[in-house]
Amino acid sequence: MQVLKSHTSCKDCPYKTLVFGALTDSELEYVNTTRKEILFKKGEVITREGDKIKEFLYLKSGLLKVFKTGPDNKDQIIRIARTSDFVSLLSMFSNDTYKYSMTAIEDTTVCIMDSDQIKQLVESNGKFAIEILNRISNTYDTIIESTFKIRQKHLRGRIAYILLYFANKIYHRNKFELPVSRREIAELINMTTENVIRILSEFRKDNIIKIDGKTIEILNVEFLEKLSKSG
Amino acid sequence: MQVLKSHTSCKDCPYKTLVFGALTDSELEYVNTTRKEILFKKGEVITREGDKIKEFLYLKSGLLKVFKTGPDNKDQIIRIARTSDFVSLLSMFSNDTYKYSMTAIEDTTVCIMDSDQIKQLVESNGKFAIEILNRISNTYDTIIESTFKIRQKHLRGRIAYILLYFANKIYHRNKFELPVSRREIAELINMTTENVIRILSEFRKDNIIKIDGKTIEILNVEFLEKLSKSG
DNA sequence: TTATATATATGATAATTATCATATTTATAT
DNA sequence: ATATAAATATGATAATTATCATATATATAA
Repeated sequence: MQVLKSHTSCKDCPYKTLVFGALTDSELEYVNTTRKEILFKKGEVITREGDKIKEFLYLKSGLLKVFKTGPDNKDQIIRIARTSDFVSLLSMFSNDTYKYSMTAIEDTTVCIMDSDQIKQLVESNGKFAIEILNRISNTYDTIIESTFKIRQKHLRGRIAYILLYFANKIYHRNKFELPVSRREIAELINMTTENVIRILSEFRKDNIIKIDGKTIEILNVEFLEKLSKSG
Repeated sequence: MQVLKSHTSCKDCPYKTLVFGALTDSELEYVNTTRKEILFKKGEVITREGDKIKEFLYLKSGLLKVFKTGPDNKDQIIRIARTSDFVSLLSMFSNDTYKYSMTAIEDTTVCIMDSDQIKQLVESNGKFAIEILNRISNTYDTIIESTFKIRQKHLRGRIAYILLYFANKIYHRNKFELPVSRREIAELINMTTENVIRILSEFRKDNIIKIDGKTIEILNVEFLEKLSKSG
């Protein structure tokens, strides 16, 4: 974890999205005064379930996992967040403390703002409130959609789904380095680590994918798509 | 479906919750002008996935299921909504159309307001925006929590969980009439109808519950609690 | 570097769950 | 009221998935 020198104000930030577009320049300057930009190295903890929420987090670049730890100490990954995600949105309006933990799964730069300040802006700027509502609703709907899709698939279909997810939604190419371990894949799509490994091997033997350690290349997209759809 | 004569204004509504508490009397009167109160009989459709969202729905009394229909025409129930739930909250800030269908599973009275009017109030009344954000966030978190709890349980644990859910969260007693069919239970906790029936029968044979058609009485709460926890 | 832990890999087996078949009861439509 | 469909019920079997064992490779710490 490393505090970065930030050269641009929020006002001129190239990553400024629709959400912050609802704020006026002076409101952006206001946010910018307490804003920090922090680099988390792969594997570093960003927030822990149960911690007090003091900050509003915007994922500028990188990748992180949002997860819950069960009573048996087993993790379940709720979602993978990426560039331009408001990763603290899932707790801050209904809880004092984080409901989910977050860990960087790639080197990740996070803009950290003051959560009370953001709440204040929601209260005073209606357009901003609408944008935040839009974002929060979208984020949750995406989680629900994928969770309910995944849960009705067989294991092979789940692996196909998650491979296509990384290829299409995260890396936008068919060859990529898996940012997570086989165990984490298991935690994401609710199966055992052994079966994740087994089915990946199976896909490799059938020339559907190529595996070299963490590097995956999808050779037969159509097959995976069919498998992912059929369950 | 039947439009009810409503005798009270929102301003004096005994069901008025914290959320509407953030509105001024005149804002409440404003909402009240276009407000309708409608009774849906058990089984009647309230909204359909894909319909244009024109209304803001508040569940005054009764019970309904929120569900998605898959490409294979199989439903998955997302959640059961009850008194004082804002049931249209899950789509209206991120979509033009409903992402989920809703059907009354008991006779249900719904307050129907104009969704644009509510959005307008969110924009103009910051406290109201914060309350809505709180509600939406809470609702989604509850869905996620139960979904992720259920998915790591065995079938017996899921049945135990759902029986305790109806007893503790919906009816607040150990004897109740199931508002849903065995098939709908299956759609809610992701298993087959046959196995729902089978495990209920098993519980009955083991004197853990008493079954008389749709009426369930829990005889051994501790057993179900243990089963629900252990998975 | 060496020890130790963690991740990946695969097989054998047990446990869990779905599917199919069929019967009975209950609800719904004409 | 009768036909028809849907819900409940149970058994047999097949399919799926988890668990346990064990091996190797890779990463991490002392």
